[in-house]
Amino acid sequence: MDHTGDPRPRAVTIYDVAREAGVATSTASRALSNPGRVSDRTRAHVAAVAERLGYVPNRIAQALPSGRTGLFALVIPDITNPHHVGLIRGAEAAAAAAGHSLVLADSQEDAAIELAHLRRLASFVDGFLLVSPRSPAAELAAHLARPAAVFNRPLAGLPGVVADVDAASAHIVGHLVGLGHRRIAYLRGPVTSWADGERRRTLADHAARHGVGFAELGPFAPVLGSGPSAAEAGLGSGATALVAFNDLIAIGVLQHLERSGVSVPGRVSVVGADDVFGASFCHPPLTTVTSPAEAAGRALVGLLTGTAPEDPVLPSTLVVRESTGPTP
Amino acid sequence: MDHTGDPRPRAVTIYDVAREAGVATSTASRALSNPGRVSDRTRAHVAAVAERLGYVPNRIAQALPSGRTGLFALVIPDITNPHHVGLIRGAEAAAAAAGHSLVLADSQEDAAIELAHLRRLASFVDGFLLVSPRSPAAELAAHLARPAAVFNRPLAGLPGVVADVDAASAHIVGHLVGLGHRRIAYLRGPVTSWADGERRRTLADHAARHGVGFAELGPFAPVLGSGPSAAEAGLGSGATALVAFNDLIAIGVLQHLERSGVSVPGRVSVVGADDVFGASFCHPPLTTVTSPAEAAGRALVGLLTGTAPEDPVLPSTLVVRESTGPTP
DNA sequence: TTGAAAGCGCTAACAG
DNA sequence: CTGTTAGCGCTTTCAA
Repeated sequence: MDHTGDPRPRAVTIYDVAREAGVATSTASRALSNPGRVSDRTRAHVAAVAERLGYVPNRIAQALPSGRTGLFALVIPDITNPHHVGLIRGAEAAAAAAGHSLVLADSQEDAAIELAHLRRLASFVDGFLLVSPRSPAAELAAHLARPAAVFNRPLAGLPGVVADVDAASAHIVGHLVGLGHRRIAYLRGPVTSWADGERRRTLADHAARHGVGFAELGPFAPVLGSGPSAAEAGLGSGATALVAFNDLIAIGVLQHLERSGVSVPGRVSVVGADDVFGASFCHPPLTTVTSPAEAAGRALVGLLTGTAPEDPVLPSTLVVRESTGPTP
Repeated sequence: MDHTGDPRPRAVTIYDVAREAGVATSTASRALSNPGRVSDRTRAHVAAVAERLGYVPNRIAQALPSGRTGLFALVIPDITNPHHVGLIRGAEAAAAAAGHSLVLADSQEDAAIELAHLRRLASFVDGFLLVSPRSPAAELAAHLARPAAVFNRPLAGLPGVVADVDAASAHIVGHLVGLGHRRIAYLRGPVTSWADGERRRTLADHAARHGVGFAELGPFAPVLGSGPSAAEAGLGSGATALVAFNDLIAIGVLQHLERSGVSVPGRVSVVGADDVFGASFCHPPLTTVTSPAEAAGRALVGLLTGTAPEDPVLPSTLVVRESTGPTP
């Protein structure tokens, strides 16, 4: 049996409420959504009738004149990424608290899909939450027909929050150099990722400042499956410390190294980023840099609802675990 | 500077297109969305004008008369749960493929919030995807003003898919008994979860069939943090095998046991459910039962779009890793 | 094949 | 404080 047909039994409208209450529709409307501009008695009466009839406002109809739906679109390169889950959660909670809902749009690391989302959803949402958008800035601007807040990508004219990548790199290099490492290799992420560019730049910077060797390898897709190729490239580079674009790659590297019998951190140290679920109990537990994902999600929503976050750059902290150790 | 203000520069409407093309709005509308009922020349002309003007249909306006928004609401007890992420991904992909988008609603394991979502979003979406809904069936039915497809909870009159819990329990008990275990304890999940009820029933069933002892402990919140209390309860029960409601609890138990110096599977065996990210590399790697989450998400969407899945019960498989072993 | 006009449900002037 | 009326942008009868 198919139960997917439309069961809508001609919903009760504000006209029904108004008629039943014996007032004009505008009065009913005001009584329900703009109290104060109507007498207490009328308001109470209308409310009672609405309640009795089981009236639920049609939000589409409400949205047509106002142009506001109470919906935000969350555009993400990859829903699967555990790190993004924290951001989603924070954004959802903040949106819910503000009476909004989130429309999810996965762009699969693809700029064209990303832009298509911006276009398709524009008339439907009050704003966009752009997580590490991959499209060229010009295209983004051209397709953006709604307010937007951006995570991890400074874009002219758009508010946003970013992780403190420079601080993260400083932490990482400082930690590694302190352990005696003289050759560091960075396992790159997506070329279209702003964070990746920043990571390369600042890592190279801090490495130079400390006078240690630095190499870039990749790019690699930011998924577990990149582990083997990234690990091999890292090993081949002669570096004693591997810094991965994110934890997924790092954990993949760890798994490959363990299978290959390469000791971590005995032979090489490995550092990740994001502190995803699992980073604390992979093998060995992963040293990683992280910034508060839920806070990022909340901040994005805040930017759209008028609550600017205190600081648009989120602190980065280094979580030292067992995947890093003294140089061999 | 605040850029969150509405930048909408009076979007081009179908009236603009019609006027510019020198036809009636109805003709323009047909040309754009109901081709075939209009001459080829007119259609092409209108399309060209629309293109040139950068016309993008206002989906809210489209939705008002039709009542269809192309939005589905995905109502989940807990977005944070890694297992649900797979389902979200599958649902998003299937929805996108069908030209729909997903509105995310986290009910935080709370029936009241869940029902509030159903009410708030009803007029906005074409249907609901209910993931393990926690509310009483009667309330659910009363609040559901739209078609719905349900995951992991058989509900009269509503289509849905469920994991094959009985098969999962059979696998688990068979595996454990084969290893010599005679006393099994189940670490319960949320009391409002249908899956939990099924798990209890079928586990008890299969244990009885094999003539082995069975105990129920809990309930425990389905999160990592329940590990310590669940582990202690399990240890105290005298069971040699602990079967957790889900992997989060199981991994939490594993962590607590490791910290407490209790050998797994030397002293007790541990089984989880869902095979979440991390289950393969926690310590020791977790034996767990799982069913295809992405497929579940796709199936739910299929139920709403008219593509009924071949089989409404998803296969359960047992992934044997190192957290289970011979009885001490 | 095309045009004119009504209406989806609600809000917001504008009067009274 | 309350009622009348005009749209929001689009689709869809109903005529022509």
